[in-house]
Amino acid sequence: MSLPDVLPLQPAYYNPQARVCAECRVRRFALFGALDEAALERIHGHIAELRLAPGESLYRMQEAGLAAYTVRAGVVRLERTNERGERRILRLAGRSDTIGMEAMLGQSYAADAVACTEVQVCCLPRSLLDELANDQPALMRDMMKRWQRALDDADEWLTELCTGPARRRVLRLLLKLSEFAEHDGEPVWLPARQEMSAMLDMTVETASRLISQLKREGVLTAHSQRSATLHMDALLQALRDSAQDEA
Amino acid sequence: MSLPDVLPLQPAYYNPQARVCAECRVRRFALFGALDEAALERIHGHIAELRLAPGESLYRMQEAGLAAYTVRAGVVRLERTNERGERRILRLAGRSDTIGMEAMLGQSYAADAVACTEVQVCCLPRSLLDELANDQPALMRDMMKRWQRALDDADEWLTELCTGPARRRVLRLLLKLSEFAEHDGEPVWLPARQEMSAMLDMTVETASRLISQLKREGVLTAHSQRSATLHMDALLQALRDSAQDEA
DNA sequence: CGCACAGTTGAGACTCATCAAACCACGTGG
DNA sequence: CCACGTGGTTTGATGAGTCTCAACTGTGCG
Repeated sequence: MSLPDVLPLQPAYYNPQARVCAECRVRRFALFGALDEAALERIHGHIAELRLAPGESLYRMQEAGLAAYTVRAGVVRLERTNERGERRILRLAGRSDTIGMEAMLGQSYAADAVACTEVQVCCLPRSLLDELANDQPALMRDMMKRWQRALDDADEWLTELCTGPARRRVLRLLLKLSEFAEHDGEPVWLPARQEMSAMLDMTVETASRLISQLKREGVLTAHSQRSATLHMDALLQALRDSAQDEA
Repeated sequence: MSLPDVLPLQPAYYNPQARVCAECRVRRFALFGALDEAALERIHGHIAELRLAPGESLYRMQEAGLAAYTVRAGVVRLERTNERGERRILRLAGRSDTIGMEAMLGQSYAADAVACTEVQVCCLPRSLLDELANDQPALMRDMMKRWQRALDDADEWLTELCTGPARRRVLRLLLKLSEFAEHDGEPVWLPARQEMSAMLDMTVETASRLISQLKREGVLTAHSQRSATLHMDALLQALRDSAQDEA
């Protein structure tokens, strides 16, 4: 979760944040990956780092959007609560995902954004879009790719986690959680049952039953309430099996 | 479906398509709503009209994307078919929605796009994004708003049509279909039961049962297989009721 | 230690899927 | 024009999967 990477020393930066950006681990994925150091300097002051503890919220639905955020570490969930107080988790965002882009268009946020784990984000202020359009029009394309990525994620979430029997949905969720791990084999963040139920549209009891069952089957091993190791071979096999018995 | 609107006469257009754009009914919603006639002239040749019959497909998933499309009339569905041949409808696009924008970023299409009704679309070629970036950078913001709108639609689809008991999902689908009608009280396009099942993740039988039941309850009256009149007061009341019995 | 809250497990009810059959709309060919 | 076939729709009977309600267990914290 810390940023220990030491890059080769860069020329001195006038602004400390520019240095952070230059050294950022996710830089190659990030919006400014294509920028050289001089350009980074120009947009320096606009970007701020932010850290959140699990459960803290980054912004709330319908708030006036002040900034978009790129996730540098951790997992953030986007969720909505409808009139009747039912919560639905729309999707998860991990490293190098950008959320809250509606703010850049002057719109209010379309969902709540809440930290699932410890989280670090870069704050991209509302004005950034205008600055980019003036100074670095070539980056507008990167910006649009981010929108497209969010759309792809939304579509994938819908097709993977909203269809089929409960067991398969849980398995696919675990697969998705494995994408957020830093390395293979590393413990993954395990959502609370209530969160699972809001992601997969099932009850907490069903989520609990299925997770317990998968533990017994050796698909995962929990280390604490919020952390578990996935056994990918067993997980993938279980997914194949659950596809089999359709036929 | 025709374009009878007669606008005050404009100066003669060099290009017939520019005239079509200028007179387009959806112009105020559309990408070029903000352009004056001179600017329209400049991008004239890039835009082509296209008509589709119900069931015809506009593009297919993984095809190399040649163009994005703005829907001028009719309803288009975006759908995916997974490895096992199960189809899932991701969302519907109606007048003034833009689909297939991934093509403008050089990506292949992320889903199939199929006409549900008779459809008219404007074809926005892949090169348009570059042209705009050069000639009309101010329009890039409009373009991004389109991405954001697609994202909002995706989120709404997930929260409205993928949650709760089957009956409520059907009711919400009907509500959404009413948005695609030209005027209030006009017959709406009624999906085939198989399409409903792919939208709402249920079986055709369940969809059929619920639609029949709603007919008996006077929520809708079918005129033909693919067309019905919705009785909005009854529909909205039914939705309120289905919310009630949660408590 | 004991409290509060999350997770687990069980029993029964209910929704929805499955399988099967009848019905209807529509196009084709006699 | 009607008989017929095809494919979508409706309806019924049954069972699997999931929800609901309830009790119990485990975890973390004061």
